[in-house]
Amino acid sequence: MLTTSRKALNRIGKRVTHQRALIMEIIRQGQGHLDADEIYRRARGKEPRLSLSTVYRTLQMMKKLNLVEELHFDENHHHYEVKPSAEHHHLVCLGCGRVIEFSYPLTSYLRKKVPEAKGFDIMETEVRMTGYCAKCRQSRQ
Amino acid sequence: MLTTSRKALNRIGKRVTHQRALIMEIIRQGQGHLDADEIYRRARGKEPRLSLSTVYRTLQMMKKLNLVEELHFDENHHHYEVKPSAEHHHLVCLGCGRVIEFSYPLTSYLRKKVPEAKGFDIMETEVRMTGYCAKCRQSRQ
DNA sequence: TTTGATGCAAATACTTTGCAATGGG
DNA sequence: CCCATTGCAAAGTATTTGCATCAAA
Repeated sequence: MLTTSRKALNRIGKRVTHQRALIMEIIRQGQGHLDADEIYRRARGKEPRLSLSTVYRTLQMMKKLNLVEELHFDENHHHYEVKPSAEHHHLVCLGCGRVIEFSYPLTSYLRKKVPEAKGFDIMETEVRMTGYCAKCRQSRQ
Repeated sequence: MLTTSRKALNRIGKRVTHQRALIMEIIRQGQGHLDADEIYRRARGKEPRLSLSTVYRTLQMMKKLNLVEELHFDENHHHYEVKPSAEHHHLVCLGCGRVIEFSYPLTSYLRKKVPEAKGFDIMETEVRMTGYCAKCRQSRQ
């Protein structure tokens, strides 16, 4: 399953290092929703000498290559997931922090409907809906 | 125009201080897209002794009161805008960083269409489309 | 007068960078 | 072999917190 990313790296003349392969694999297994520090902690399980800078550098590179998506929840750090094939988005509960994923195709729809987007070459559409889930709705102040 | 926020503060027993009024007014005038530091810099023009902590504390409070919205562009800090009455979203150019605002009502639409959102009490829907604008598309490597 | 809010300084969290050493192609 | 990539340490940003003082109600 590393093939995709390995190919992507080769294609643009980037080296396939142990560290990169490991980090990519962890992000993939993480099913999205891992932050840089969590990726780092998991990676060190396998490769104890790996540094946090390498995680950040790899993440940046993968963003540029469009291999991972950077997600913005209600926190001051980011989460990462491998670029999903089917378009999907996130529903965040402000009470318990739970993140629910849902698929919904919006890009092509919005591209047609939003005049401002006409000239654009859209790479990504991220929808983040926030609110309170059924459980947290009850226990609100 | 300060009335709205003043009322909101009174309603929950928060004090209406000089600093809070000033910060809120600046965010409002900023038409969205100001980050904490920019708000701080502008506020100090009027109130030189104001501290950055107060800006952050006020921002947090306003978020909780749902008076401002925190926006997540492709940077590692946040931007703020007063809660807009008409639902609108953002189109970000990855080339020049330009942010284009567009209105489009999606919340009620998605609430109906997305089964996962059914139990939720949705407070906010943020759509962020990223890509390359016409100008930047040409000058890409 | 009472307590919540502020300023300041210091702490913490997150991310980036410089540089010598390493290892992939 | 060469140069992209790494680890490490240090710097750079962004944000939060503790505490004595201040001011809104």
